[in-house]
Amino acid sequence: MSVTLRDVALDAGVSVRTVSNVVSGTVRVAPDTRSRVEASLQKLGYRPNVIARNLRQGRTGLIGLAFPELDVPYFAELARAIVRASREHGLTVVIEQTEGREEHERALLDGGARGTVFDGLILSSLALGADEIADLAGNLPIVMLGERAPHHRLDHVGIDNVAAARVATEHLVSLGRSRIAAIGYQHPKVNETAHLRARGYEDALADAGLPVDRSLCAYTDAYHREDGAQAIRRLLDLPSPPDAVFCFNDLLALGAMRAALAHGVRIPQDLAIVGFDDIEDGRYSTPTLTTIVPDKEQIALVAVEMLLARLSDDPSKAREHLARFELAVRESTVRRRRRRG
Amino acid sequence: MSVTLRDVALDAGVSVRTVSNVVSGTVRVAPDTRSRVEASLQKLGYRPNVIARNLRQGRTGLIGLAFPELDVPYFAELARAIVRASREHGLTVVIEQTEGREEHERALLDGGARGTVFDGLILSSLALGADEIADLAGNLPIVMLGERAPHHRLDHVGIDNVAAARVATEHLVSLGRSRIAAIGYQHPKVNETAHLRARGYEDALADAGLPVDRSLCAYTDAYHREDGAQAIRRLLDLPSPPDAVFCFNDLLALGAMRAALAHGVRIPQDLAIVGFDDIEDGRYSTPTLTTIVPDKEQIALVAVEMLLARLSDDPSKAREHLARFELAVRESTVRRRRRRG
DNA sequence: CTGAAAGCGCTAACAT
DNA sequence: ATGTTAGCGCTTTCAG
Repeated sequence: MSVTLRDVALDAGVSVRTVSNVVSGTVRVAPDTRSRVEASLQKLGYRPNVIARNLRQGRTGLIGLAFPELDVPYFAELARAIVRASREHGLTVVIEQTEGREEHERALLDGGARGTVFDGLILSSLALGADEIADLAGNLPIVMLGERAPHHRLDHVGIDNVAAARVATEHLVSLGRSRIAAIGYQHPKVNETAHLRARGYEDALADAGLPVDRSLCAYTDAYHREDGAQAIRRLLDLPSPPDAVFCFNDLLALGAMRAALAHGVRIPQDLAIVGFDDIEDGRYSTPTLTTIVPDKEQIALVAVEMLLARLSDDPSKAREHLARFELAVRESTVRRRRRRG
Repeated sequence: MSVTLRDVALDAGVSVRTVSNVVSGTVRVAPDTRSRVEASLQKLGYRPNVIARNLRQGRTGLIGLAFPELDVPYFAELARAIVRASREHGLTVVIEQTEGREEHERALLDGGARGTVFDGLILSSLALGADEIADLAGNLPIVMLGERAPHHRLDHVGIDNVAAARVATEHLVSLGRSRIAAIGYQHPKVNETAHLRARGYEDALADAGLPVDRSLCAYTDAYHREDGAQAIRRLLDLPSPPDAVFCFNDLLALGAMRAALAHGVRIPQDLAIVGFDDIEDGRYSTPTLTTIVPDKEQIALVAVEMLLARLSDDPSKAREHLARFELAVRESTVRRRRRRG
């Protein structure tokens, strides 16, 4: 079938050992032997059998990357950066989609009946709690992604959600808005992100001496455009509707913006909107979306490097990395002179 | 280290063969033996070593999925569907990102010095021509995705681009528009998609008795929002600007829409816009985007099934599948009463 | 510097 | 129905 080391060895008149040495390049080989072997390698078109190598070495050279949904722009953008960073480190990425379902996350971690194909996992979890994840993972190195509180047994990279949410809310306060709503509340057990961002929001209101009006805290089932659209409609139907809204991610914000505009609301005059994630759509929407910009490149890079460290038996205790973020002020909160773009 | 078949065999007092049979479930095993083995399996927490199994079987159980960019919404949405379809067929997906670079596509196909990890590949190619791909692939089963002319040596799934582009253009004609521009022209060697969609566009104009005005055919470097924005600015600066534009994908259209609105143009009154791909953003933009809707679920499903057929040594000659498409008419071409949405 | 050979964990042919 | 064992292709220990 395909060309093996043995075939090459026979052709070059050397042992398998020598061919292996030439291919791997780790051991010194006599120049003339080397060139002879290389000629045979070339002639026969040898390609290493990755599986055999892996079996011998006990590793697959693969890392898993698990997101709830690949077509959520924030995840897609992060996936892109992670795949690129992985390639630069010689790692290949197996992609997994949990659909936010506990059974799928569980199967990923414990390998299940089908076994585990990757050496380590970068996981953006929705359904499972940190303790459960740590238990299930066993020896499998894990880097948790995304927005959750630190955990003593799991590596984690994300940003400071409370601080970021506070910055977003303070921006709305600084514009003189006083009825500032929030969209994206969820039960804390279900979604830690929501909990942290809600805290930043409420803290900022408190600091500004504004009350936290529960009727302005909109719960949503999920974080898609449609959820944002539904939430804003409910808010706009209130006796005294909000004059600003902080959405816990950009998709919610874009959905809310669309629905508000369709409702005849002017943005930002009647309603200022801030999002979170800086997905590309928000830079091209009309109006463009003010949002929290996490440094995705940095998140990706650090996640891959953390995992790499674990893979080389780094015994250090769980590490936490908080990436940079900033607020990008755009047209959904501050009216601009008409410009090209 | 980890628990092997041998460990389980020892514990249960049977041979590895028997344990293997229990695990795989392909051979009949006496009920009491089975339960004894299962107890040991459970007790020791056996997990199959996927690599060893693969080595023995000569397959990895992995398929490759290669896109130029994962964060382009059309690719992200397709990736989601393909990953899901793959899981349903017991396949795991290795994701590759070519960045549209020839060297990366080439490395994917010939395995390069690092060998190939997957059994087959679903490839959305940008840089390489079909002949080259077929040559490089050798025995590696390939399913080509996307928008290119059929090829006698490669399986392919996509939609009829000429027909779809024609439908899009005819829609604009039917609205009484007469200066219909197109955005997304590229050199045919660089991008077959562009070529096919341009043909559909020009055919439709010809059928309607409209001239193909070369000044209305806008070339772009790529297919991102920014390219669409730049192109529409050039078109709007013409002595007699277009009253409609067909963009060769939705990102171009969304970029063009944004720039046109910023330019003070009313959509659809002054300028009607049609896109291509039906990405989610276009369903929530303001105005919402009229577009060609390819059946992505079907594309994903057929692609995976075609590959699966090849993997089981299906010797049939190259197959072509054209998935359904339809035109979704939205606000960027037809003004609607204000609605909740 | 290079050859011989063990063995990674599993499946499947062969034997009973 | 189950035990024994060769061998998938590679890396690496042990000799030389």
